[in-house]
This record gives sequence, C-alpha cells and structure tokens, in this order.
Amino acid sequence: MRLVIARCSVDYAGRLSAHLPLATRLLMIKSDGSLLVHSDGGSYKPLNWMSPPCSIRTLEPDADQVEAGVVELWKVTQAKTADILVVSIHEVLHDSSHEMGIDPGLTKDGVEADLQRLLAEQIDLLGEGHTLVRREYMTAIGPVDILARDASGGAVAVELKRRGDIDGVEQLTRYLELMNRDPHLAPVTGVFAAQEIKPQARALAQDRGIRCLLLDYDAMRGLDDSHSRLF
Amino acid sequence: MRLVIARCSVDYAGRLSAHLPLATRLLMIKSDGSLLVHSDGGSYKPLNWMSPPCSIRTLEPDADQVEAGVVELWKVTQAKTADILVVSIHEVLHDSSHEMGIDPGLTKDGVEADLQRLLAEQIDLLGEGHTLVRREYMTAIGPVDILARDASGGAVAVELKRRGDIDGVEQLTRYLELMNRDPHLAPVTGVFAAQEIKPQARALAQDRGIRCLLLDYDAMRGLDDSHSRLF
DNA sequence: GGGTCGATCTCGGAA
DNA sequence: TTCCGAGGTCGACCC
Repeated sequence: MRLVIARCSVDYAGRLSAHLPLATRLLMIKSDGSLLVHSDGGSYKPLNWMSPPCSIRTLEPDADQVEAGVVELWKVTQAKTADILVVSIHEVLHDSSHEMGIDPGLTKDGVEADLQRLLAEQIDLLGEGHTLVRREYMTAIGPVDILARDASGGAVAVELKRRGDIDGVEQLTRYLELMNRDPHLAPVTGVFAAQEIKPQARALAQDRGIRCLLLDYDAMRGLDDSHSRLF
Repeated sequence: MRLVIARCSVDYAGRLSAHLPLATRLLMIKSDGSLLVHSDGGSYKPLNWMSPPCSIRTLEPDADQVEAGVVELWKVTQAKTADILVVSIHEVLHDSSHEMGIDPGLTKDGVEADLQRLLAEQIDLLGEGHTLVRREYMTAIGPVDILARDASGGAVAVELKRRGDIDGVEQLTRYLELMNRDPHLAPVTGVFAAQEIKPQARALAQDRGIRCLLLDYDAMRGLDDSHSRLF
C-alpha cells in the first residue's frame, strides 16, 4: 500500500462525472491498483475512488498544466467499464509504501440470519401456543422467512427484518397473496417482525391486516446461552 | 489526520458484533475523531470503522494482553449509540500526522436528477405527441417523478430510475393506485423508465400493465448541447 | 429532528 | 455469471 498526502484536484468520468477542487488529501493506492481519495473528515466513504481492477499511469503534465502548478498527473483507468479518474498533483507532502499481506477478513454476527435463528428457537414470541413449521419456507416467488402455526393450527407467515421498512411489508404481502391461493395453507395470516418498524411500514401493515411484532435482539440473545459477550 | 500502519486485531460491538484477527493494516484517524481500518485490497469500504462523533482513548494493556503481545490498546466509543471498537496493537510499523484543512467537497452530474431533467426536455421519448405536465408532481404519498399527458390527453405517471429494480415498480404501483382514485386524473397509465431494467422488475411491471421504457443517457445527453465532455 | 430515497452504492449468497 | 436483497448502509433533501 502506498500512502501519499498531496495538494491535488481530481476529475472522474464514468457512470457519472465528478470534480474535486484543489485541496490537501490522502491518496491511498492499494496493491490491487485501486485508488482512494480521502479527506480529513466525513464518513468512511472516500471523496472519490476507483475500484479494482484498474491501472494507474503517471504522466508528465503538459505546458498549460505546469503553468497551473501541476507537478504530476495520475491517470487511473478501468478496462471493463471505461471509467477514468485523473489526479492532478500540485504538491506532494508525504509519500510512503508499506507491505501488508493479505487480510484474513472479517467475521460477523448479529445480522438477520441470527434474528431468524433466535425467533425460530423462541417461536412463542409470536404468541402463546405457536409452533414452528420451518425456516425459509419455499414458495414460487422466494422463501418466506418463517412459517409457523398458531394455537388453533392456522398458518402464520413471518417476514423478518432488522429494520422494518415499507419494502418488507410489500414483500410479505406478495407472499401472503400467493400462499392464500394454496388450499393446503389458506387462510394464512402475516406477521411483520423487526427490531425497529418505521411508522409508514406499520401503517401499511395494519391496512393490510398484517400484525407487527417488535423484537428485542439483546433479550433474545440473552436467552440463548450459546452466545457470550465480548465486552 | 493520523496514519498508523500496525499489526493489530480489532473487535467491534454495536449494531452487530465483528472481529478481525491479527494482521497488518492501515489505521486512519481523522480530525473529527473517526477511525477507519483498511486492508491492502478490496474496495473503498474499510474492514471496520467508527463514525463520528466518537472519541479514542489509548489504554495500557493488562498483564494477559501483554503476554499475548499487545503493546497498545485503542478504545473507540460513540456516546449516542453505545457502539464500541477496540484495536489491539501488537506492533507499530509507521505513524505520521498531517494537517489537511477542510475539504471543499465534490460536485457531481449524471445522477437521477439529470436523467429526469433530460426526459422532461425530451418528453416525446414517452411516445409521439406526449406533453409534460410537470416534474415532481406531488401526491399524498410522495412526488411522482414526471407527470405527462399522451396524444389523446390521458394522464401518464413516470417513475424514473437509473437501475430499474422491483422496488421502483412497487413505488409506481402505489402512486398509480392513489392517482387513479382522483377523478381529475383517472385513468392514469404508468411508465417505468430506466437506463437498465431487471428482468424481475420488467415481469412485475408487465403483470401490472405498466409500460417499460429503456433510456439511453448518453444519447439523451448528446441531444442536450448544454453539456460538454471533460474527456 | 425525523422520514424517505438515491447511490460510481458495496457486499454476500444463491440460482 | 447474474440476480437479488441487506447494510453498523451513507448522504441529500424535504418536511
């Protein structure tokens, strides 16, 4: 990895066009040839970048550019997409290279899959007497997250989200419409379960006779002793 | 901005839990206190990070940690969300700080807003004899991208996307449902216009009687002489 | 401040 | 490979 701090301006042309006026920034060149342009603030997203695979050529600035103060030009291109990014460097303030090797990568937990496993284990969070039929119940238009039966044996389709948005309600609606045409299943009721449910999504669900269920991930995980806390 | 290259492991606990095993990485500390952990490859997204506002404390490792080879511990916390990120540093290979100032920021063009403007200007791409009523036509549930009338005066609602996905069809469906209840507008036909339309989205649109329209941004921009090319 | 929607989204998994 | 959905999404805009 090569790290350069430089006063530079940047132009990108590809799926859109973008321009960065002259300022001091970090230019990060990764060993796969990709380039990131970071400012000293903002979020984790660079101001501009070029994704691998790409190649960087260093060019001599022409007379006009030298006149304007450019000491070095980087032209970064992507063969496949024809994207191009040009860095016009006016002053290099730091330049260093570092060997880093391949990263072993990130391991995660706490995503939708964990929520689904926990809800399947604690199925009576849906209500007294509920039983699990199966997770990822397959239909023609995709898998329903959880299929259960209520105390009186009626089918219950559960759509699970970390954040319950209007999209999730639409998705569940499509499943319910389809499943209610299946005489083996009908009538099927819907439950929209999430750690957080947006008001609009709640309103739409109510309008369609879909029950909303707020989930407390920490409490659900607390009941599951297979997880230990790191902190 | 402070740049540190170090052999380190990283643990994050917040909206999810994540762990990075020991390896050499770049630690970028921005002046707003945010931290980015980058490997020497992949795309612009860091392996792990902490968004501002957050604070970094440097701690002495305890006896067990020293035994394991830790020379320095960074504890990064976010007051509001109670997220925590811990960097266990085993070896520092580089450490430098740089003054960069505030960035003037990025200017863009070629995004959905530009497509919308171009389609409004070239409204007969919808078909012979179409006329523009207005862009961002407001309804109770949000703005319709473009409202037009066809050659015979019938209302046409256009949903515009760069990439036409199933969500866009759902969105247009909701608008049409609402607008068709308005006697001043009904009957309203729908057009789903995008630079690229996914097969599933096209199928759903067809099923709902919504017409699909593929847009060629470059051709549309070519007709509009107010744009010049940078490259 | 919250809500909605776009994004050069990125990333992962499954068909 | 393509398609599809999730994201610690982020960020912009509008209320």
